[in-house]
Amino acid sequence: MAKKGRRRGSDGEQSRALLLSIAAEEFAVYGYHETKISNIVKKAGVSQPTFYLYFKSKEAIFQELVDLFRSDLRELTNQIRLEPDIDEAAVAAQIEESLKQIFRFFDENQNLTRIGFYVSVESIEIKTLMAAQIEENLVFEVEEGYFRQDIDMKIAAESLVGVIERLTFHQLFEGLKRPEELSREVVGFFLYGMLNSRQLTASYS
Amino acid sequence: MAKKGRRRGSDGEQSRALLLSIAAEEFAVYGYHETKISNIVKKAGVSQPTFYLYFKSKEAIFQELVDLFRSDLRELTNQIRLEPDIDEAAVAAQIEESLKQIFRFFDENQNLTRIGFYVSVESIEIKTLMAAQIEENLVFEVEEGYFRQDIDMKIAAESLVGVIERLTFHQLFEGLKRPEELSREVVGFFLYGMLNSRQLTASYS
Amino acid sequence: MAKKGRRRGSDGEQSRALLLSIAAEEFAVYGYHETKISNIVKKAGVSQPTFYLYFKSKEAIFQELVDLFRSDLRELTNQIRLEPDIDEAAVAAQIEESLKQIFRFFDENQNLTRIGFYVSVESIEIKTLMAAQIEENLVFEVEEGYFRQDIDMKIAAESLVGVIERLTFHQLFEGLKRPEELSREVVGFFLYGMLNSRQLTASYS
Amino acid sequence: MAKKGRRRGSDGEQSRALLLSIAAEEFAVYGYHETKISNIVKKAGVSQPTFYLYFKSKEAIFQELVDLFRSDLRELTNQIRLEPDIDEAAVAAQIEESLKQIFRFFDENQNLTRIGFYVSVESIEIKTLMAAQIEENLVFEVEEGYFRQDIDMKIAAESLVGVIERLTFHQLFEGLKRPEELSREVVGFFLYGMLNSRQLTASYS
DNA sequence: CATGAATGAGAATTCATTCAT
DNA sequence: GATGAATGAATTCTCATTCAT
Repeated sequence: MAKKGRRRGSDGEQSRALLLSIAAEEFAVYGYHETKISNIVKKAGVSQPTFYLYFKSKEAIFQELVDLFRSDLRELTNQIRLEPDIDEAAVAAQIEESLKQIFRFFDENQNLTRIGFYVSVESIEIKTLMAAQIEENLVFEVEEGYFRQDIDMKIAAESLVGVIERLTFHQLFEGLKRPEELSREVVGFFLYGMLNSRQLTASYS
Repeated sequence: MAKKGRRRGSDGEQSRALLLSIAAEEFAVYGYHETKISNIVKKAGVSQPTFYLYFKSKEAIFQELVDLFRSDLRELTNQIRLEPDIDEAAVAAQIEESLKQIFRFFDENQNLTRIGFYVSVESIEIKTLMAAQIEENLVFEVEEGYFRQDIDMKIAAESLVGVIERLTFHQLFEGLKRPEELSREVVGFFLYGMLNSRQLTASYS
Repeated sequence: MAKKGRRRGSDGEQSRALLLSIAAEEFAVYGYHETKISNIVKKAGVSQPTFYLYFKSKEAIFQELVDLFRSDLRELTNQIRLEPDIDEAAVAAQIEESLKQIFRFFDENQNLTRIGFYVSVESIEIKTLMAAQIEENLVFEVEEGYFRQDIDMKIAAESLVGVIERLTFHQLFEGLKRPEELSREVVGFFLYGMLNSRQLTASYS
Repeated sequence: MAKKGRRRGSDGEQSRALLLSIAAEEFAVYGYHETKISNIVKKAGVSQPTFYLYFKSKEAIFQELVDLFRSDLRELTNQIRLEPDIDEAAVAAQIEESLKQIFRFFDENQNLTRIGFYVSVESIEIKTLMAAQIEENLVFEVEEGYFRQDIDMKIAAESLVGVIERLTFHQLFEGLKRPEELSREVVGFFLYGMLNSRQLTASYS
């Protein structure tokens, strides 16, 4: 794991990583205030000053985790771009694939996700950012004519984020559904709606 | 409203209500830990012992607020039952109406909503409960044949809750949309999906 | 001692004053860093939170003492103005009287003096201020023609402050000399110098 | 200078000297407690253990600096002896020369002077010692009949130290006056006093 | 000669809560 | 019904110092 091949940093890097990982778990489970530095170091098997050797403060290590989540998430959502010129069926498949990746990322980073989506003060901001990125994609699709034009894409994007968050916490994290299942179902009714029939579309709007 | 047995209901009840209201605001804005009793009483213009005259502890007053939200919300979602034997167009209208009521309730109880949905540890549980109630309704609709049968209604219900939460916090509370608008739009794509065309339904699934 | 005749503040004011007084002694004896809040409260017979009931921080109570000394000293040196139109013998007597008052003030406020002149970071600033006020007085005398004109009054004033400080700490505080004695001697050689010559010696004394 | 028995005197001595010099500056500027070993070694470009290779403790290096100042000062004041059998004008000149040397020494050793006169707990003791040495000289002069006999030489010596200290810190170190100027002025009014009268003024200068 | 890593021992500060009136 | 005064119990953070290499 030692990032630097150099002589130095071998052991220290390890301690730091350990502390960071334990802290992530603690923050995720107990929240910011109920997480005690004394607990983290106890679990890491180091003394309290050691903690401050690697992190400036409790606030700092927390922020580092939040930032890590934020940037990883941004990177992920950024790379999810629908490729143009594909047919509609492919659009669905592609969206599904994107969702799957997102759910997987959350699944593999449960602690970080909990921190970034729940515990942190920036949670709202982070979700907003995610929604903005999704919206960008959606708007693009609208231009391509894939989506209905009477839907406010801001709302749609926000909604999708809401859906993702909720399912992540209550289905994915609780082990009720796997990423593939969730993405498939979400695409299912997000694209086609819940109604059984189609002719009514007209009656609404 | 007089919960306490005191017949007087004059000054005491007033102080209690005032404290409760200020506490709601503080918890909503600052969260549990950043909310200080000392601050609440200062804003209420009473002394700290007075606080403990009416509430057993910080935890207790917080819990009271959470419980209040929880029961009010339950009551609200409970009363939202689709009436049977209506045609499809009416179903949409009815759902829209229900959503509107929910958004309105949140709008009129912002502090409580923030507490119950965000601040409290039970937030997940509360949302789960709400999802369960919604699911019940949906399942009923499915039986009536209104909705597609290939959708997991648990997922759908959870998703709806996710959507509601997100839009509540980021559209409603920020003053970007009104309850009527939100409910209309949500119904729009929840029922009919986002796709522009319909024939593809087959290609998917 | 209760400043406010009101019902409130009776006991609290007392605790505050006690803490302040003990703190003064501690700071004077041990300096800023070696003085521990835990020690102050122990000596005052109160708990540590009680300290923070009356003082924002260790820094704050220290500053309060420094400020107290500074303003008291300023007031004292301010009121020391030589009256014009007096003859030389009277000038000497007047200066002696002023010095006596200053020495007395220091003697009666040993702790504060130690803090303001020794412990505080502002000690240099405080002495400079004192020198400036003394200089003002001296310059006035020069104009009246009492003093030699070839002396830099800034230097003279600074010197006088240096003398006062030194004698205060090493003669007065050690109980070797009393204010009257010190002021008399200081005037003696400050005005007439140390050289033996001089018939004028007689004019003084 | 090589205090350590090490014959090499190469790198080790260099590190030691560097640390000592940096420490002097830090202690002079920040005082004992605000000076951090971590800071010293950072500025010296060595590790903390290296510091402890050369100095037993923070206290030890500080003491070393204080002792250095103390002995250098003692040496200096010791060598300042008025030669007997000189006339008055020569006495003044000689004293002036002595003062100049003292001011120069302080000027060239600002950090050490600050430490010995201000920062150290022994500052009072050091000044007292200096005063005692000066007193010795003065008493000698008195016996020779140069000085007035009605002055307490203890007081005079202490005063002179007070003056020197004050002017050193507030005139010399602030670059307002040079050693020559200060010594001249101090002699001026220390010997002849501040009063205007006096034909003797002429005899000086 | 030198250091990366680690720590023992403490110090200030905060806050919910209670006692006596 | 109300409060001024006080506190127990934590908790974060700092820093001189050392061990193993």
